Amino acid sequence: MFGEVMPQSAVAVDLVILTIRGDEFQVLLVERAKQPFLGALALPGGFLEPGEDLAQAAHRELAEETGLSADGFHIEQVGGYGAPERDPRGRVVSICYMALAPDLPAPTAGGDARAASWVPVGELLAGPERLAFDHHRLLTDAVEQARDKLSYTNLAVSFCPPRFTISQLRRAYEIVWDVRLDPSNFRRKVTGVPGFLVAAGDESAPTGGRPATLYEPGPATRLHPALPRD
Amino acid sequence: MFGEVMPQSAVAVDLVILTIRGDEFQVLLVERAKQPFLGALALPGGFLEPGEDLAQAAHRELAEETGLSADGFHIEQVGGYGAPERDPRGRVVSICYMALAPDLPAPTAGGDARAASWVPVGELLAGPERLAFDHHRLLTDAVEQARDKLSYTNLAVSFCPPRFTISQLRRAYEIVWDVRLDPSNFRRKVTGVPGFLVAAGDESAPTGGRPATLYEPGPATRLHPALPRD
DNA sequence: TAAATAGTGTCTCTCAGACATTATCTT
DNA sequence: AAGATAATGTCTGAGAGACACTATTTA
Repeated sequence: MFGEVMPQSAVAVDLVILTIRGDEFQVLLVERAKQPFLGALALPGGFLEPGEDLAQAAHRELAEETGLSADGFHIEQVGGYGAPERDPRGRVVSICYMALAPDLPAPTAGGDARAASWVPVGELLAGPERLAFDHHRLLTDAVEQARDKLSYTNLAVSFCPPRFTISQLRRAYEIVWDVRLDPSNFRRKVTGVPGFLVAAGDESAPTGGRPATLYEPGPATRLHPALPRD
Repeated sequence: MFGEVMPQSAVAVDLVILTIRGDEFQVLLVERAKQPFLGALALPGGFLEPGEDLAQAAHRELAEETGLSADGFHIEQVGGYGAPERDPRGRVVSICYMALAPDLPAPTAGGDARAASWVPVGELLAGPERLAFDHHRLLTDAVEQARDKLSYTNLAVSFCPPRFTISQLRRAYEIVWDVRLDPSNFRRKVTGVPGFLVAAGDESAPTGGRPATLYEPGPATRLHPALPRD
């Protein structure tokens, strides 16, 4: 292997940036400012730059597209996509990353894209495929990966502020999974796993009921046994 | 994004071909016939060819390296690897695939590699890193993905012949996970999930004890609830 | 016969679902 | 006070670990 010809391809990194805004599971999309798919919605992304690692490229794109520092975001790889005709202009292999963020300010329409906006994931997945390239597939895979990992990791805290109540955490599960969880059983579960949550000693701002204890993510990043998702 | 320059990289597909041979969990490695890393052990792999999908490339490489038709193998993607210095000759982004196979004949040393051989996974992961490039990391990730998915999918049947006994299936779990499983509880579990196993009506060849019922993989490909792996 | 492997049955503990009850805040 | 949200407690059923016991083959 290696040695003879090294066929060349363009390598891109595309981002599925997920958040919870106003009781909805949403993804950040851009409106394409160039052909092909001019004017269509697409995932933010761009080409890998020389000397840059894949994860570095994902962080750079995230910062460019959201106008925020990528610190504090959870970013992980979803996978590689390389169907020969996935980009009409030529061979482009994309590495898809997903990023999870707590509620963010409206995106700055910076970067190369004409506009950036939050779009409810439910609408995108239910209706016809509206995204450019094979981005509907990338979105589907990323969302499924996120939903899966909620059950056995502490990924849901990525949707919450640094200090949060158990209700806020439960709401993240309910919105991403689109289910209702029993508040009592949920509390028993997440407080019962050693090291999963650490009480921050303080109490939440008033919400019209009894104030809630604030928690921070603990050292345990795996939930074992997993939170059942039927 | 897109439009201006499209920076070019070489895209490779590397394969972690896993099997169970003689009560050991093993991986197929090749001895490199060229620089860099001449003579070192590496994962089989090669460059993506024009017009070829990533999964197609993985199947092609698998067939070339094992000398067998890739039909019947389970192949799935592990992920993309793109650290800028991972290949000393230049920018190479690799997509890693893993393939699971039942016991195979000794590999034909065909293809580009000097020699191909089965190596126990345990020795590789325990000792110092002996593989070329970042292939130790690829192997680690693939093995972890395989171990994880055994617990909640029917992936273990990929290590078994088309028709197999429950003991054979259990042995696959025990070897891949390096644990002992209670035969009685294991049987209860795998026969209790509807559609997971289908009795083939026949009985196994004599092994010095009571003959066992033969099973085939059923339509259910997920194991729910999962087989606990502590 | 003994040894080996296949398969069944049972007890117990953990944990999840359902849901009643108490606690502490705002209006 | 009433209403809202937080937190605790209790009952029950599913399922996993441990392990005793029966069944069917070969040597």
